[in-house]
Amino acid sequence: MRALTRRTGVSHAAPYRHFPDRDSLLAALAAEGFGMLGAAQRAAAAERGLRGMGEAYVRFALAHPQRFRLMFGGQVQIARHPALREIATKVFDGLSGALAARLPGAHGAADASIAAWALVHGLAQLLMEDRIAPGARGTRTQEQFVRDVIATTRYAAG
Amino acid sequence: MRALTRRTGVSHAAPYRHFPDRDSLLAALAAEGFGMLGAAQRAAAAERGLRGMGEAYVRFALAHPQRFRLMFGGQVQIARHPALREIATKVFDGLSGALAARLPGAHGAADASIAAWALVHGLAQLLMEDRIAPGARGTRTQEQFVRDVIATTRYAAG
DNA sequence: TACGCTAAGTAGACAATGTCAACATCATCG
DNA sequence: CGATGATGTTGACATTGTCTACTTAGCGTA
Repeated sequence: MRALTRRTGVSHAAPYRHFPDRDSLLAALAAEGFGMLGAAQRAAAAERGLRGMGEAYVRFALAHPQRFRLMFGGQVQIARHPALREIATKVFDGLSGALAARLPGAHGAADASIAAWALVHGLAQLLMEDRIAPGARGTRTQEQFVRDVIATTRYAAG
Repeated sequence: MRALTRRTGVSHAAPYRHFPDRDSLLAALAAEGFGMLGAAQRAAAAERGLRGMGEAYVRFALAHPQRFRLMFGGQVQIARHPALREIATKVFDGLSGALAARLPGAHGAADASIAAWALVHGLAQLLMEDRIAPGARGTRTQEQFVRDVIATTRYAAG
């Protein structure tokens, strides 16, 4: 926090004119991140469909790891920041709505959309934290690897 | 850290007789967590097969959320703690080995095992951070919900 | 123009934190 | 018994998040 003010060249108490405390600042950054993620998802869905959405999700995480950690790391309690909660649920609702609309089947569609979301979310996190053994990717580029991993899964209703 | 010593009833510098610094303590806790997770995975694999492993993974995260965040939240840099890196990769290797052995197909097996892992990992995290809308679960118990979501995905080789 | 109001910034203080150095205690083993 | 090592304690230090009081800068109104 003080390091931030130093980098900004501003005095150490300046942020408190804009945010009541550190957590609120982080919550605002996280909210901004959800906005970015939502926009990326919408763009990808329009251009390249369901698979594109998954790839965009992972690409977002890898492009903004700190942001992604802030958004999902549990450091900011969403319960205490209604604005953050609102935008996060809005993005998620849009996401799972788009997923459910494009996934086959009737009864299992909602569950399948959650599974698809969890898949890309987990893949993003594992790649981001460098938890996947380098051998698994082989000679493929990261993008291609993500595409292949996503492509191995099918969803069945029921 | 000081709060920890207070709860332990010990003086504020006592931990420094056992760990060089705060990060090493956290790394040790994370390593212990990987041990627990590995044991749970092995037990579940022996008793209830592949699906059981996935459920155990999620159950572990929900039973020990702080631990899970510590292990995957990026707060501890695995690169700086070789012991942690070793046990983490060992658990993951065992995990993906067991997955690849039980998943069909030849060429895509490695990718499919990563997809399966990413699925349960993402599901665990999303549930843990309470990011899944309550309506999605419906009237099902959490365990049943996890089982159903996992059951929606199939893996195809190639 | 002058006045006052508000947003934004600054300086200084405070308690709490992670860390270090010096000192104390105590069991173990030669 | 005396030395040694592991473990714990005390006190200090720089740093951090936060609060309070004081200063500006900008802008609309009289």
